[in-house]
Amino acid sequence: MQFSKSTDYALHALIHLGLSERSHPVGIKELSGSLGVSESYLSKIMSKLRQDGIVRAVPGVNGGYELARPAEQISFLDVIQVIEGRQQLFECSNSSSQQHRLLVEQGSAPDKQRSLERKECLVEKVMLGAEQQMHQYMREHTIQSVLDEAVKRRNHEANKK
Amino acid sequence: MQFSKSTDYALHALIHLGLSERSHPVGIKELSGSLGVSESYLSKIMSKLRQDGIVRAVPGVNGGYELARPAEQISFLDVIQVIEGRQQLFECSNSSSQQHRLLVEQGSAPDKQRSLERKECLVEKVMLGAEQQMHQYMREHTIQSVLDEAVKRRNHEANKK
DNA sequence: AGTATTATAGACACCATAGATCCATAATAG
DNA sequence: CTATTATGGATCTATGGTGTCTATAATACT
Repeated sequence: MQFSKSTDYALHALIHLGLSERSHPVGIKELSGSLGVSESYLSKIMSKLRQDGIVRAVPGVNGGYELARPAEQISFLDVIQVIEGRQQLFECSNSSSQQHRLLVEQGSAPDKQRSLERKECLVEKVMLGAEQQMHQYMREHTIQSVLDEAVKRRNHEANKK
Repeated sequence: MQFSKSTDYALHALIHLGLSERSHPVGIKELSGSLGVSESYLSKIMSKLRQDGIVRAVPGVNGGYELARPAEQISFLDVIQVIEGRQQLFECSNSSSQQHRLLVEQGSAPDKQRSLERKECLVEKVMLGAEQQMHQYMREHTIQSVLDEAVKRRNHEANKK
């Protein structure tokens, strides 16, 4: 199991947009050249990001892409969920097995929390918890936080000279 | 991106072994029947678990599988790494791009921590952090913890009657 | 010893998806 | 009106997950 290359490209493209101080948008040619990936393929990825409101796209001469909102409001989780989809990482293949009765929470608590305590395999419950841990971390890290870190490193390099 | 069904099968199979109070091992027929998966396919998975020392296998009449160590010493992470492999979830396609210089840690600190502060993309660093969060959670949850939870639920159900 | 049972390992097939390319279309600046 | 740039669809290929089948090895029981 691995994250797709598209996620890699998307994140790096967004960082490139964040680094561009210019007022006009960045064309696909510059982006693809910087990342070392074909224009046509990166276009697909950028389209996804646009459809989800992460970037804006302007066609025509001097067109291109720009961040649709401040970089500190674009989390890693946002990007990954756009590219990889929002389905959960682990889904129990709900067989009607014998242990099923032990592992699955029957529809108890009909009054409160019906939606939360849904029928759920105990294995799936653990895996969901693990995924939530990862998501939380990804929520706390934004494009801006990477830009900041990059600046820190640049200064650190400069100081040593 | 999703965890494979094999991981699902492996985890459920191990729980089945943990639930079996008998002294003799559990055959592949019983296991596959319980999980609703073919014997041949599950055999592959069990072989992997055996090669990694998670289960023991005894061939011959009345043979089968049993846990190779106590259930509290088999973490979710153990199982997942056997089935899914140990490569990291995210690897930066290290292009020699322009932003590369900003995002990648050059081989600084030659004396201390050479192996830790290796050349590493900032994007990859964040993703690695996220993965570590997930791993930590998976390390803290074992086959035994699921068995305990299952017992708790069984008692809870019994009390209501 | 011989037979039935069970795990092991390899070869093979199938199919969904990631990765990638190409082309026709639409929209915009000059 | 033209050059430029993004958009969306069609298509191709390779890879890996899923699954089956068969031959082999090891063990228990009679």
